[in-house]
Amino acid sequence: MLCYYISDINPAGPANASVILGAKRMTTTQTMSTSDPLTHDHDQCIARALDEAERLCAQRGVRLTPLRRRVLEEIWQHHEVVKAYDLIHRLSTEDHTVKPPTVYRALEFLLEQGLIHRIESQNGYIGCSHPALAHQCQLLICRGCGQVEELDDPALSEALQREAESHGFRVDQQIVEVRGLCPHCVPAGEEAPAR
Amino acid sequence: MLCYYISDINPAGPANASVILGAKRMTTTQTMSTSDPLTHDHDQCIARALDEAERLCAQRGVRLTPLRRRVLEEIWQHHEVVKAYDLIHRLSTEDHTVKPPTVYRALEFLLEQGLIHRIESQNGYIGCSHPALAHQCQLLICRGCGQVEELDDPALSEALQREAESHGFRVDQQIVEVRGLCPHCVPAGEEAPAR
DNA sequence: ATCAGAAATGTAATAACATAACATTTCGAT
DNA sequence: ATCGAAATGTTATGTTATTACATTTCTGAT
Repeated sequence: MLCYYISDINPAGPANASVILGAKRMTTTQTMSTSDPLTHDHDQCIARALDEAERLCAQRGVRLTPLRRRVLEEIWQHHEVVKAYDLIHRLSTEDHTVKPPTVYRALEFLLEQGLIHRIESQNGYIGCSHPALAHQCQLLICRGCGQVEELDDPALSEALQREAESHGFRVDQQIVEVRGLCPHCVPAGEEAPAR
Repeated sequence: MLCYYISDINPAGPANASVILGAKRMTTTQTMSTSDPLTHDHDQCIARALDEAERLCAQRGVRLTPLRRRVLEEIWQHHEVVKAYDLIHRLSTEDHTVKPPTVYRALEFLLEQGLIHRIESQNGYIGCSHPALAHQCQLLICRGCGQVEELDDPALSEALQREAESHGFRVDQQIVEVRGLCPHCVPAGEEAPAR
C-alpha cells in the first residue's frame, strides 16, 4: 500500500487526488491527509503517530505507558471518531475486561499531552495530526463516512480569539467543529464551485 | 429592577457598564446583554424571549405547547447553561415526575425552531438571543460564573465556511464554543489590554 | 540494593446523559 | 362527531463518565 502526504494544510482550492499525488514527504509540523483513503498507507500513518508520541513524551519527561500507547494506537486505527466504549471493547479480551476508568484515564493523559483531540459534538476522540505544538484546531466531521479532517488555520483561531477578546473574554480553549460532507461524500454534481 | 440592552453585537472594544448604560432599546434582530448582571432586568429578558417564541411559532404554524413553553421558560431563567436533567427536576413535583423523553422532545422542538442552542461541550442548552433567523453563532462560555454569551459574527462564520469549502467540505453546521473567563470573572488587573 | 512516596492501574459502584418502543391523549381539519 | 396526525406519557434500556478506594509499578534518595 502506498502513502502520500499533503505538504500544506491550506491549499488554494479543494483538496483532490492530483494535488495529493504530487505532494512531498511530510515533516512533523505538517499534517496528514485523510482526503484520499485510496492512496493512504494507513499502517505508516499509525507508525508515524506512535513514533511521534514516543518522541514527545520522552522529550517532556512523561510516560507513554503500554496502556496509553495501546489506547493511542487504537484511536489511530482509522481517521474516524473513536468512542471511549469502543476502546473498552477493543481492549477487552475473554480473560480480561477493561473498565471505564482505565480508558478514561488514558484518554485524559493523551488529551493533556495534545496527542488526541476530543470531539465534543460526538463524545469521541481522534488522533492529533500535529501534536508537537499546542494549537487551536478546526475539525471537519463528515456525516457520510465519519472521517475527520483536522485543520489548523491560525487566521481562523486568531480571528475568533480577537473577537472573544473584544468582548472582554479571556480564552482558554476554542472548540470549532464543522459538521457536513467531505469531498468524497458530496453527491456527484453537487461539489462546491471552484473559487 | 432596570433593564438595558446593547444595540450592537460587535462593539469596538470590550463591553462594559458604561457602554451598556448608554445603549438604546433592542429590536428583535439585536441581541441581549449578559455583560452586566447588575443592570439586567431578567424578568423582562424572559418575557421578551417567550413573546418572541410565541410570535415565531405562530408565524411558522408550529405549536408552542404549554410544555414546550414551560421548558423554554426554565431555560431562560438565567444566562447559564441548563442541563436536561436540571429541567427534569425543575419540572417535576411531588405528584408528578417528568420523564426524560418528555424533556428531550421539548428540547428537540426548541432546537429545530432555533429557540435554543445546544452547547456540545457541556451537554447543555441555552436560550437563543435572536431566534428570528437561522444563524451560525459563537458561544462564549465562562468557567467562572457559568454565563454564556452568544455572538453572531458573520465574518467569523463566513471565514470558517470558506475554509471548510476550500477543502471540498460541504458545511451543515458549525459548532463554535469558546471556553474561558468573562469580563466579570477575569481577575482584576489581568484584563485584556485595550486594542 | 532497598525502601518510601508518587504515579499508574485495577475494581466496584453509581452518576449523568440520552433514546427506543409502544400506549394514551389531545388537537385540528373535515 | 370522527378520523388521522401530533403530542405526551410510560417503561425500559442504552450510552457516556466519574467517584472512591485498593493494589501494583515505577522512580529517586539513601
